[in-house]
Amino acid sequence: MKKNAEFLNRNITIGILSKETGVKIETIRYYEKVGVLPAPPRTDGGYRVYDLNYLKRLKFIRRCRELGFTLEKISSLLRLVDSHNYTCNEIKDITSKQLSEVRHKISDLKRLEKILKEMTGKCEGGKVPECPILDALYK
Amino acid sequence: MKKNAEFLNRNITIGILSKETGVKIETIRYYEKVGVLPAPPRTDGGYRVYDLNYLKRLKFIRRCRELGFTLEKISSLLRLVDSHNYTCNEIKDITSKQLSEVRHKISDLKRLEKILKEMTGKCEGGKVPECPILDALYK
DNA sequence: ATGAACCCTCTAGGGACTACAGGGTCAAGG
DNA sequence: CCTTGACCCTGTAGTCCCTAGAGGGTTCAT
Repeated sequence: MKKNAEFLNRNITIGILSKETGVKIETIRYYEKVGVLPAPPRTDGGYRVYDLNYLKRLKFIRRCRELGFTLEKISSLLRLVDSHNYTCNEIKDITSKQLSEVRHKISDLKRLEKILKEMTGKCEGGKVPECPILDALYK
Repeated sequence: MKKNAEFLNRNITIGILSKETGVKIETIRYYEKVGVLPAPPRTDGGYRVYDLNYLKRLKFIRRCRELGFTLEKISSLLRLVDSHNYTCNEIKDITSKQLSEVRHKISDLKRLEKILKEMTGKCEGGKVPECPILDALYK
C-alpha cells in the first residue's frame, strides 16, 4: 500500500525498519535506549521516523552481534563512522584493537570450517567417522 | 605444588579447569546446570573431579561462544562428538548447516578486516579518513 | 589437628534482548 | 468527518548467559 511508497520516500517507520533488517521492534527501541542507535526524529504523534542511514547502521549492528561483538565494541566501531570528531590517533587505536580481535575470530572460524568440511566429506558411505571437532578449537 | 602433579595425573579440580580454559568457575557450574558440559564425578566431600576430556570440551565451548554460537548450537555440535547415536545423514545435516553459517561469518569478518586495515593505513598524515565501515557489512 | 586455600549451594544482579499490557496514532473507506 | 483496523507508544516483567557474593564445608601440607 502506501507504506512502500513511504519507504521509497525515506519515511521509514519502526515496523518497516524491523522487517528490512530482521531486528525486532523492541530490540530497535532497546538499541536506542542504550545509545548504540541514535534517537530518530518523531512525528507530531510521537512515532519514530527513520531513513536509509538508520537502516544501514542497524544492519551493521545486527551482523556484528551475530559475529560475536558486544554492543560496547560495536559502539566503538561505529564511532569510526562519525569519525569527524576524532583524531587520527584515536582512530588508529580503535582500529588496531578491533583488527586483532577480528583476525583471531577469522582464524578460529577457519579451523572450524576445515573440520566441518572434512566431516561432511567423510559422512558418505553411511558410516559414522571418529569425531575430530573438539580438537579443531583445542589448539 | 601438588596441584600440578594432580593435573598431570588427570585429577583436575574446577579451579584448575577454570585457569586452564579461562572460563570462570561459576560459568563452568552453569554449563553443567544447563547440560552443555556433563556432570563430572565427585569426591566423597562433593568436589567435582574433571579430566582432559572435560578440558577439551570446555575450551571448545568457550571459543564457540566467542564466535557467536548459542549454547543451543554448541550443544548440537557437541552431539556430533558423541555421535555414536546418530546416523550419517543427521550428522551431514547439522554440519552442512553450521558450515554455511561459518563461511558467511568468515566472509563478513574479512570484509571488516579489510576496511579496518585500510583505515589504519590512511591514518598517517594527521588527517582523518572517511569511514566506509557501514558498507562493509551492508551488501 | 589446624589453617590457608580451595570447593559447595543458593540467591541476586547485569547485559542483551523479548513478550506482554494498556493505551494512543494514522490513514483509508464509508 | 468519523470510524476502524493496523500500527505505534511507554512501561514492566521475563529469558538467556553469565558473574558476584554470602554462608558454610573440604583438602592437605605442616
